Amino acid sequence: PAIFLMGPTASGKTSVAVELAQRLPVEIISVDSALVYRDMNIGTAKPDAATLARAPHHLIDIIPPTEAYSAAAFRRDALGLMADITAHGKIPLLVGGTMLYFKALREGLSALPESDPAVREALNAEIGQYGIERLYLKLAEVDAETAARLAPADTQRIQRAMEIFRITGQPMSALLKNKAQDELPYRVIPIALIPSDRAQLHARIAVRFRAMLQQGLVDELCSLQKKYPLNADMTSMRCVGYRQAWQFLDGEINEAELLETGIAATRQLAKRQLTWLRSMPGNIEVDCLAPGLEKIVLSETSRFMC
RNA sequence: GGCCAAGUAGCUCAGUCGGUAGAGCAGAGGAUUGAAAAUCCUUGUGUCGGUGGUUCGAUUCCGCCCUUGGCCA
Repeated sequence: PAIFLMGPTASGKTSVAVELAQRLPVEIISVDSALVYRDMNIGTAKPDAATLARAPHHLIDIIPPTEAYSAAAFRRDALGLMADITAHGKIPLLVGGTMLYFKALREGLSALPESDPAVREALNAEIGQYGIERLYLKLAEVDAETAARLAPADTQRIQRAMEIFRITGQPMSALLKNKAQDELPYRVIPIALIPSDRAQLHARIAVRFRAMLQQGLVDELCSLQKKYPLNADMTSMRCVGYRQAWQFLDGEINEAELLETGIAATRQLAKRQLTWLRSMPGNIEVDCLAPGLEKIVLSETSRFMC
C-alpha cells in the first residue's frame, strides 16, 4: 500500500502525518513544490527541526531556490523512495498539496522532453519583445490542436508547447497521443482533507500569514537575496508569500497591502487545490476542521489498509 | 454651532445632462502532462445613507435628517 494524504494549504496535513508516523510503520514523502527549496522555511510553513526529527520527511530541502523542480523530477524521486521504503518493509506516506505531482505519480507522464533553459530563455525574449499573441499565432501554425486547446493568454502553456516543438520538431499534441501507461505499482489509499466550512479555512489562513510576517518572512527573503542570485521570475520566488514580500521590498506595495495580498494569494491557492481534489474521484474525504482530525484519519487509514 | 465635501457591490471608486447602474480588487466555479504555491478561463441586483417634495418616472433635481472627513467659530 501507499497512503496519499492530500489537502489544501493550512488544512493540517503535517500534524496528521506526524501522528500517523508515530502509530504506523510509515515513512513520509513530501509532495510539495515549495518545500523542496532550501532556506525557504517561514513562508512555506515548513515543518520545524523538532518535527522533522520526530518524523523525517523526504523531498524537503533538496534544491536551492535558484533551481527549478518539476512534476517529472518528483515522479522519478518519489518512485525511487517508495521502492526503498517498501523494500524495508515500510509503507510510503505521501503528504502534500501539490496535486499535479500526485497526479503525475499516479497516472504517469507522456514522453515529453524536459525543459531546456536555453529554449525557454529564447522564448521569454520573444514574448518580451513581441508579446504572447505572436507566439500563440506561431503555435497555431505548427500545432493547431494544442493552440485550440489553450487560451491565447495562457503564457506558460503556450511557451511550453512551443518549447516542445522546438526541441523535438514535433507538435505537443502528437507526443501526448502515446500516453505512458505507467500503472503505479501500489495500492493507493487516497485521503483528502476537505474543510466543511470555507470561511474557517480562510480564518486560519489569515492567522497563519500574519504569524509568518511576525516570524520574519520579509527578513528571510532578505537573507535569501543575499545568499543566492535570485530574481523575481524564478519559480521559488513566485511562491505565495515570497512574491508579495518581494514586491514589498521593491516598494511596490506597503505593509498593509503585503498582508492583504499575501492572505488573498493563499486563499486562492487553497481554492485551486480544492478544485483539484474535487476533480479526483475515489478520494476518502475527511473534514479537516473536525476535532480529533488525527484520530479520524488514523482510523480511516487503518480500515482501508486491511 | 456655521460652512464645505463625501456617503453607490464585501473593499476602493466610476457613472447616470431624470428612464432603477459598472470597473478594479476580493469572493465563487472550472481548467490543469518536466515552472503547478505556476499559468489561465468563466462569473457582478446592489433598499445607489434615510425621509419628504417636484415629476408619468428620482440613485440622479430640491428640502430636511443621519453618518464620516475637513475648515471656521
